[in-house]
Amino acid sequence: MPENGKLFKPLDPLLHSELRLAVMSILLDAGSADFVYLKAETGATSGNLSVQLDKLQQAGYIEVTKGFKGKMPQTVCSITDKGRDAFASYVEALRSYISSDNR
Amino acid sequence: MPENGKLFKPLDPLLHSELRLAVMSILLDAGSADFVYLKAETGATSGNLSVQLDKLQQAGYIEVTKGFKGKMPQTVCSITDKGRDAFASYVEALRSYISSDNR
DNA sequence: ATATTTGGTTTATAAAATAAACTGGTTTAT
DNA sequence: ATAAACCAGTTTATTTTATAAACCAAATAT
Repeated sequence: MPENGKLFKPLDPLLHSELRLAVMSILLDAGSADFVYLKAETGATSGNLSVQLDKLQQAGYIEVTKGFKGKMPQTVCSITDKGRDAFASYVEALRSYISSDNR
Repeated sequence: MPENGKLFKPLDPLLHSELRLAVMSILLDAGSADFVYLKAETGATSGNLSVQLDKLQQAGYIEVTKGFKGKMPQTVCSITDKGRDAFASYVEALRSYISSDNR
Protein backbone atom coordinates (compact mmCIF):
# COMPACT_ATOMS: atom_id res chain seq x y z
CA MET A 1 0.00 0.00 0.00
CA PRO A 2 1.29 3.52 -0.75
CA GLU A 3 2.83 5.21 2.29
CA ASN A 4 0.39 8.07 2.26
CA GLY A 5 -2.31 5.76 3.58
CA LYS A 6 -4.22 6.05 0.33
CA LEU A 7 -4.93 2.84 -1.48
CA PHE A 8 -3.66 4.00 -4.84
CA LYS A 9 -0.76 6.01 -6.13
CA PRO A 10 -1.53 8.42 -8.94
CA LEU A 11 -0.57 7.21 -12.40
CA ASP A 12 1.65 9.56 -14.40
CA PRO A 13 -0.73 10.51 -17.21
CA LEU A 14 2.12 10.83 -19.63
CA LEU A 15 2.96 7.18 -19.29
CA HIS A 16 -0.58 5.94 -18.81
CA SER A 17 -1.14 5.71 -22.53
CA GLU A 18 -0.91 2.51 -24.50
CA LEU A 19 1.30 3.86 -27.26
CA ARG A 20 3.57 6.00 -25.10
CA LEU A 21 3.99 3.10 -22.71
CA ALA A 22 4.90 0.78 -25.57
CA VAL A 23 7.45 3.25 -26.88
CA MET A 24 9.01 3.65 -23.46
CA SER A 25 9.08 -0.09 -22.98
CA ILE A 26 10.97 -0.53 -26.23
CA LEU A 27 13.39 2.29 -25.49
CA LEU A 28 14.01 1.00 -22.01
CA ASP A 29 15.11 -2.23 -23.58
CA ALA A 30 16.93 -0.89 -26.60
CA GLY A 31 18.20 2.44 -25.33
CA SER A 32 17.33 4.03 -28.63
CA ALA A 33 15.31 3.29 -31.73
CA ASP A 34 14.24 5.12 -34.83
CA PHE A 35 10.78 6.20 -35.93
CA VAL A 36 10.38 3.43 -38.46
CA TYR A 37 11.29 0.74 -35.96
CA LEU A 38 8.98 2.13 -33.31
CA LYS A 39 6.18 2.32 -35.81
CA ALA A 40 6.65 -1.29 -36.88
CA GLU A 41 6.96 -2.67 -33.36
CA THR A 42 3.99 -0.79 -31.96
CA GLY A 43 1.75 -0.98 -35.01
CA ALA A 44 0.90 2.69 -34.56
CA THR A 45 0.06 5.06 -37.39
CA SER A 46 2.71 7.62 -38.27
CA GLY A 47 0.54 10.50 -37.14
CA ASN A 48 -0.22 9.04 -33.78
CA LEU A 49 3.39 8.06 -33.20
CA SER A 50 4.64 11.50 -34.17
CA VAL A 51 2.30 13.17 -31.70
CA GLN A 52 3.12 10.81 -28.85
CA LEU A 53 6.87 11.08 -29.39
CA ASP A 54 6.52 14.85 -29.14
CA LYS A 55 4.81 14.51 -25.80
CA LEU A 56 7.47 12.20 -24.44
CA GLN A 57 10.11 14.62 -25.62
CA GLN A 58 8.32 17.63 -24.12
CA ALA A 59 8.28 15.75 -20.84
CA GLY A 60 11.99 15.09 -21.10
CA TYR A 61 11.45 11.33 -21.07
CA ILE A 62 13.11 10.85 -24.45
CA GLU A 63 15.50 12.71 -26.71
CA VAL A 64 14.75 13.02 -30.39
CA THR A 65 17.51 13.48 -32.93
CA LYS A 66 16.81 14.17 -36.57
CA GLY A 67 19.30 13.16 -39.19
CA PHE A 68 19.60 11.07 -42.32
CA LYS A 69 20.20 7.44 -43.07
CA GLY A 70 21.64 7.57 -46.56
CA LYS A 71 19.37 10.10 -48.23
CA MET A 72 16.29 9.36 -46.18
CA PRO A 73 15.34 11.37 -43.13
CA GLN A 74 15.68 9.49 -39.88
CA THR A 75 14.29 10.30 -36.47
CA VAL A 76 16.12 8.57 -33.66
CA CYS A 77 14.69 8.46 -30.16
CA SER A 78 16.58 7.60 -27.02
CA ILE A 79 15.42 7.29 -23.45
CA THR A 80 16.71 9.73 -20.83
CA ASP A 81 17.50 9.10 -17.19
CA LYS A 82 14.40 11.07 -16.32
CA GLY A 83 12.45 8.75 -18.57
CA ARG A 84 13.84 5.67 -16.87
CA ASP A 85 12.95 7.07 -13.48
CA ALA A 86 9.46 7.99 -14.58
CA PHE A 87 8.90 4.54 -15.99
CA ALA A 88 10.06 2.90 -12.78
CA SER A 89 7.73 5.11 -10.73
CA TYR A 90 4.86 4.35 -13.03
CA VAL A 91 5.36 0.62 -12.63
CA GLU A 92 5.55 1.08 -8.88
CA ALA A 93 2.27 3.00 -8.91
CA LEU A 94 0.61 0.37 -11.07
CA ARG A 95 1.44 -2.26 -8.51
CA SER A 96 -0.85 -0.51 -6.05
CA TYR A 97 -3.71 -1.28 -8.41
CA ILE A 98 -2.88 -4.76 -9.56
CA SER A 99 -0.68 -6.55 -7.06
CA SER A 100 -2.48 -9.04 -4.91
CA ASP A 101 -0.59 -8.02 -1.75
CA ASN A 102 -2.89 -5.06 -1.89
CA ARG A 103 -5.78 -7.45 -1.61
CA MET B 1 6.12 -12.00 -25.07
CA PRO B 2 2.55 -12.31 -26.41
CA GLU B 3 2.02 -15.44 -28.47
CA ASN B 4 1.06 -13.55 -31.58
CA GLY B 5 4.68 -12.50 -32.04
CA LYS B 6 3.82 -8.89 -31.34
CA LEU B 7 5.64 -7.25 -28.49
CA PHE B 8 2.56 -5.88 -26.78
CA LYS B 9 -0.91 -7.08 -26.01
CA PRO B 10 -3.67 -4.52 -26.44
CA LEU B 11 -4.89 -2.91 -23.24
CA ASP B 12 -8.64 -3.09 -22.66
CA PRO B 13 -9.52 0.61 -22.88
CA LEU B 14 -12.31 0.16 -20.37
CA LEU B 15 -9.86 -0.83 -17.70
CA HIS B 16 -7.03 1.40 -18.82
CA SER B 17 -8.37 4.35 -16.84
CA GLU B 18 -7.08 5.35 -13.45
CA LEU B 19 -10.45 5.64 -11.77
CA ARG B 20 -12.07 2.61 -13.33
CA LEU B 21 -9.00 0.56 -12.52
CA ALA B 22 -9.10 1.72 -8.90
CA VAL B 23 -12.78 0.82 -8.63
CA MET B 24 -12.16 -2.61 -10.08
CA SER B 25 -9.21 -3.13 -7.78
CA ILE B 26 -11.36 -2.37 -4.76
CA LEU B 27 -14.22 -4.53 -5.95
CA LEU B 28 -11.90 -7.39 -6.73
CA ASP B 29 -10.82 -7.28 -3.12
CA ALA B 30 -14.12 -6.53 -1.48
CA GLY B 31 -16.55 -8.21 -3.86
CA SER B 32 -18.90 -5.29 -3.50
CA ALA B 33 -18.89 -1.72 -2.21
CA ASP B 34 -21.22 1.24 -2.22
CA PHE B 35 -20.89 4.57 -3.98
CA VAL B 36 -19.89 6.46 -0.86
CA TYR B 37 -17.16 4.01 -0.01
CA LEU B 38 -15.78 3.95 -3.53
CA LYS B 39 -15.78 7.72 -3.60
CA ALA B 40 -13.86 7.94 -0.33
CA GLU B 41 -11.30 5.30 -1.21
CA THR B 42 -10.61 6.62 -4.68
CA GLY B 43 -10.85 10.32 -3.90
CA ALA B 44 -12.92 10.79 -7.04
CA THR B 45 -15.62 13.41 -7.45
CA SER B 46 -19.20 12.15 -7.44
CA GLY B 47 -19.74 13.11 -11.03
CA ASN B 48 -16.69 11.36 -12.32
CA LEU B 49 -17.41 8.26 -10.27
CA SER B 50 -21.00 8.14 -11.45
CA VAL B 51 -19.93 8.27 -15.08
CA GLN B 52 -17.22 5.65 -14.72
CA LEU B 53 -19.46 3.25 -12.82
CA ASP B 54 -21.93 3.52 -15.67
CA LYS B 55 -19.26 2.52 -18.13
CA LEU B 56 -18.18 -0.47 -16.08
CA GLN B 57 -21.79 -1.52 -15.78
CA GLN B 58 -22.43 -1.09 -19.52
CA ALA B 59 -19.44 -3.36 -20.11
CA GLY B 60 -20.85 -5.95 -17.75
CA TYR B 61 -17.81 -5.71 -15.49
CA ILE B 62 -19.88 -4.70 -12.46
CA GLU B 63 -23.46 -4.86 -11.32
CA VAL B 64 -25.10 -1.80 -9.83
CA THR B 65 -27.97 -2.15 -7.41
CA LYS B 66 -29.91 0.84 -6.18
CA GLY B 67 -31.64 0.67 -2.83
CA PHE B 68 -31.81 2.42 0.50
CA LYS B 69 -29.77 2.28 3.66
CA GLY B 70 -32.25 3.50 6.23
CA LYS B 71 -33.86 6.37 4.39
CA MET B 72 -30.86 7.35 2.34
CA PRO B 73 -30.35 6.14 -1.21
CA GLN B 74 -27.56 3.66 -1.64
CA THR B 75 -25.83 2.49 -4.78
CA VAL B 76 -24.09 -0.82 -4.33
CA CYS B 77 -21.61 -2.11 -6.89
CA SER B 78 -20.38 -5.65 -7.17
CA ILE B 79 -17.90 -7.22 -9.51
CA THR B 80 -19.05 -9.81 -12.02
CA ASP B 81 -17.23 -12.89 -13.26
CA LYS B 82 -16.77 -11.11 -16.53
CA GLY B 83 -15.21 -8.24 -14.61
CA ARG B 84 -12.80 -10.54 -12.83
CA ASP B 85 -11.77 -12.10 -16.11
CA ALA B 86 -11.30 -8.75 -17.78
CA PHE B 87 -9.18 -7.52 -14.90
CA ALA B 88 -6.99 -10.60 -15.04
CA SER B 89 -6.52 -10.20 -18.77
CA TYR B 90 -5.69 -6.55 -18.35
CA VAL B 91 -3.00 -7.35 -15.79
CA GLU B 92 -1.63 -10.00 -18.11
CA ALA B 93 -1.48 -7.50 -20.96
CA LEU B 94 0.23 -4.94 -18.76
CA ARG B 95 2.99 -7.37 -18.02
CA SER B 96 3.96 -7.30 -21.68
CA TYR B 97 4.78 -3.61 -21.23
CA ILE B 98 6.39 -3.57 -17.83
CA SER B 99 7.83 -6.95 -16.96
CA SER B 100 11.57 -7.17 -17.28
CA ASP B 101 11.46 -10.62 -18.87
CA ASN B 102 10.35 -8.69 -21.87
CA ARG B 103 13.62 -6.84 -21.69
C1' DA C 1 -39.09 26.97 8.38
C1' DT C 2 -34.97 27.41 6.16
C1' DA C 3 -30.30 26.22 5.64
C1' DT C 4 -27.06 22.59 5.05
C1' DT C 5 -25.65 18.10 3.93
C1' DT C 6 -26.06 13.65 1.55
C1' DG C 7 -26.11 10.88 -2.48
C1' DG C 8 -26.14 11.08 -6.36
C1' DT C 9 -27.20 12.56 -11.99
C1' DT C 10 -26.81 15.50 -15.93
C1' DT C 11 -24.62 18.69 -18.75
C1' DA C 12 -20.64 21.29 -20.17
C1' DT C 13 -15.66 21.78 -20.74
C1' DA C 14 -11.00 20.31 -21.29
C1' DA C 15 -7.78 16.99 -22.63
C1' DA C 16 -6.40 12.91 -25.21
C1' DA C 17 -6.24 9.63 -28.78
C1' DT C 18 -6.85 8.67 -33.38
C1' DA C 19 -7.37 9.32 -38.16
C1' DA C 20 -7.14 11.93 -42.40
C1' DA C 21 -4.83 14.89 -45.19
C1' DC C 22 -0.72 16.94 -46.47
C1' DT C 23 4.55 17.94 -47.21
C1' DG C 24 9.06 17.17 -48.96
C1' DG C 25 11.66 14.31 -50.79
C1' DT C 26 13.22 9.53 -53.00
C1' DT C 27 12.96 5.55 -55.72
C1' DT C 28 11.15 3.02 -59.55
C1' DA C 29 9.06 2.42 -63.91
C1' DT C 30 8.17 4.33 -68.70
C1' DA D 1 12.97 13.21 -68.21
C1' DT D 2 8.58 12.60 -66.43
C1' DA D 3 5.21 10.40 -63.99
C1' DA D 4 3.69 7.21 -60.59
C1' DA D 5 4.39 5.17 -56.44
C1' DC D 6 6.52 5.22 -52.07
C1' DC D 7 8.92 6.75 -47.67
C1' DA D 8 9.31 9.33 -43.44
C1' DG D 9 7.31 11.97 -41.25
C1' DT D 10 4.11 16.57 -39.71
C1' DT D 11 -0.08 19.12 -39.29
C1' DT D 12 -4.79 19.59 -38.83
C1' DA D 13 -9.32 17.82 -37.96
C1' DT D 14 -12.36 14.55 -35.75
C1' DT D 15 -13.74 11.52 -32.32
C1' DT D 16 -13.41 9.78 -27.82
C1' DT D 17 -12.42 10.22 -23.00
C1' DA D 18 -11.85 12.24 -18.65
C1' DT D 19 -12.97 15.71 -15.58
C1' DA D 20 -15.37 19.37 -13.56
C1' DA D 21 -19.31 22.28 -12.76
C1' DA D 22 -23.96 22.71 -12.10
C1' DC D 23 -27.90 20.80 -10.65
C1' DC D 24 -31.64 17.90 -8.13
C1' DA D 25 -34.40 15.48 -4.60
C1' DA D 26 -34.51 13.94 -0.18
C1' DA D 27 -32.68 13.94 4.57
C1' DT D 28 -30.84 16.17 8.48
C1' DA D 29 -29.52 19.97 11.38
C1' DT D 30 -30.46 24.80 13.25
